Amino acid sequence: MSDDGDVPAQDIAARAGWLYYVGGLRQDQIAEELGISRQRAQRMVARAVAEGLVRVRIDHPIAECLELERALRQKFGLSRARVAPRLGPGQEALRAIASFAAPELERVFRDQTPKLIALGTGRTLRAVIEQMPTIAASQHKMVSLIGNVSPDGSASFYEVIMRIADKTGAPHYPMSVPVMARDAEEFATYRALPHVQSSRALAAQADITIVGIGQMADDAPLFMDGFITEAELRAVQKAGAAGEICGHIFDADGQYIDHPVNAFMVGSRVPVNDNPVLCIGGGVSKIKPLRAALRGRLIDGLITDEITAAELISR
Amino acid sequence: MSDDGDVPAQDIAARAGWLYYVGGLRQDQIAEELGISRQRAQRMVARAVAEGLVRVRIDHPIAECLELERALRQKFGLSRARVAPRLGPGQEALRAIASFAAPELERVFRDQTPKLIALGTGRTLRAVIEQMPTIAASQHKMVSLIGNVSPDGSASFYEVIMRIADKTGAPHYPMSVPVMARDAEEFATYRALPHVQSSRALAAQADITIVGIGQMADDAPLFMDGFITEAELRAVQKAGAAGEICGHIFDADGQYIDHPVNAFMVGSRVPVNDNPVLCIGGGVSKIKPLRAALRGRLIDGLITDEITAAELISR
DNA sequence: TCACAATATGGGCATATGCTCATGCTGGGG
DNA sequence: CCCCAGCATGAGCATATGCCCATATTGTGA
Repeated sequence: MSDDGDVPAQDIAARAGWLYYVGGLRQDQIAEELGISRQRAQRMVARAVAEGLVRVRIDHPIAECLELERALRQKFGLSRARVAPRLGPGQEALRAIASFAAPELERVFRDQTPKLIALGTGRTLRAVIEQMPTIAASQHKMVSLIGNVSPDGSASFYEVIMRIADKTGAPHYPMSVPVMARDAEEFATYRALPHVQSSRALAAQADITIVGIGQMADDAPLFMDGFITEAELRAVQKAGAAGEICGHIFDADGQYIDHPVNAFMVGSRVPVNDNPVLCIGGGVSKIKPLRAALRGRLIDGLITDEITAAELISR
Repeated sequence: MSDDGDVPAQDIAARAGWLYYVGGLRQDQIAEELGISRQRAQRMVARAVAEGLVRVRIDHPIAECLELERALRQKFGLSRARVAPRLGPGQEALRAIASFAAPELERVFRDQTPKLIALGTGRTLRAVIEQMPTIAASQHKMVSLIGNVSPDGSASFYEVIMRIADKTGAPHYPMSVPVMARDAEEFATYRALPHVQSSRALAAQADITIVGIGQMADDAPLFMDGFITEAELRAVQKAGAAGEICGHIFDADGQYIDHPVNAFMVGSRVPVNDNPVLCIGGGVSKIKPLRAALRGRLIDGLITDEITAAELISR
């Protein structure tokens, strides 16, 4: 996915990016240096950016964001809060969060002392992983909190643990089983599977748990991705669904709702054993679920964006 | 030094840099977003770069550099070698090395397990530190290998340990004594000082030792900075001086030369107790000293640039 | 309070950059 | 062996960027 393409060309791209961003050369200088046309130099620089070879980080604590972090910690009793500066009105919050959270996650993996890291799934986590560089971190172990098979039998597209394993080389324990069972019997079967039991047991000992969060409006990812039917969605909405973490649906108070669809998720509910849970997510659609999760103390760490943070604080 | 200036303006600069490099907005969009003129937006972006708020890293192992690293390790029995891509003919090797070495050094400090880090001094190390972000790393301790007082009594300008302490908050033990004594008596006095003894004892236990390297041509830094006289320089040159590490001068075989100026350096000689020594340096002037240090196995790790590496390999 | 110095600001322009398009090249299938 | 598809290349152009300069603003000392 990220390692396809022409390797020597990528080499040139990396070099062009280095010369442009680190060296501060102009594109015609790069062209001369690398013995290519000015045109190609520009394409190579663009490619380096597009392929994520160029990693930009802003090394300055912007006052407003710091203040929001402090306020989040205080208001919701979080042990950890990070706030990404906003990227302008037209921009997805996801972009800001991904670029911002990646170095945070990187820090976790850079730690030399072996850690057991439990992971959720979803678009947000995927986007964050995408922004992470390749780092050797085989001292850590990773376990998935949630199954990796879609209702249609295909591999869940927003699987995270395999991707991060590609980047870190850490031993990993995906939960190779459907995300949810269709009935009580299937549920019992899945839960009884040895590798499911061991995954869940492992997750219960995690040093850190990292999850995304989903909304439960009419375009809830749980519904859009086919995990629950429209009827089920309506039903849980009626039951007060405000959001979900790892597919487990909770109400506005952060209490997991008592409903069949919520009973058949094979994966674990956070927090597991009071292990610290770090949630990554932001954007208008996630405000409601976040507020609920925070109220119910489902999470004790949050990485979000400035606008979402301000919203969470204000009301 | 790096934390002076108008703070709210720096805030805007950081935000502008974020929007420009991470958000990919154009300067007029940034201007609108931040409610400033297009002009000011451009100045703020430039400032963010100038003040080092924007940190760019190229996340791709360029094949030639990897190959040079492998070759260096093999040819000189190094345990660690990193090669920075060249920045074009007109550019200082220092720029390339500093940008490249900073993340490497950052890794050392990110490590959670407490380490004792022994540090040399010099322009190169200073430049590397300058490129490092601020990171809390109070778990580590740092000790200086070399005195911090110039012959004229002023603080040595290329002191490193204080700078890095500013960035990491790590407890540090500078060697508060002149770099070198003028005679045997002074030397004995300095060496006998309790804090010098304890610094040297600490350095002897370092988990990692990080040093620069100096050349001994007519513009040797040891001479330019007034540590040795022109007559002394001539003398050691005649005695075969090929380079110096922490002021200790060695010949082309990496053997410390037997000469009075070399006897009065208060600091330690590497390697101390066979502790691993990482040397950072490159550029044409450093090829001779590096070749000597490598031949004498004074160092067992090297961070340099592509051109220097190629030169070291070729002959 | 005024005058002056230092710095910040925006207009205007030279140019570096990015994009589009027409053309060339390479590689696979008929 | 030829033809076509797909991608890479360089020319040309629209524009985003960076820089210089004249003016405004802020801060400072008499």
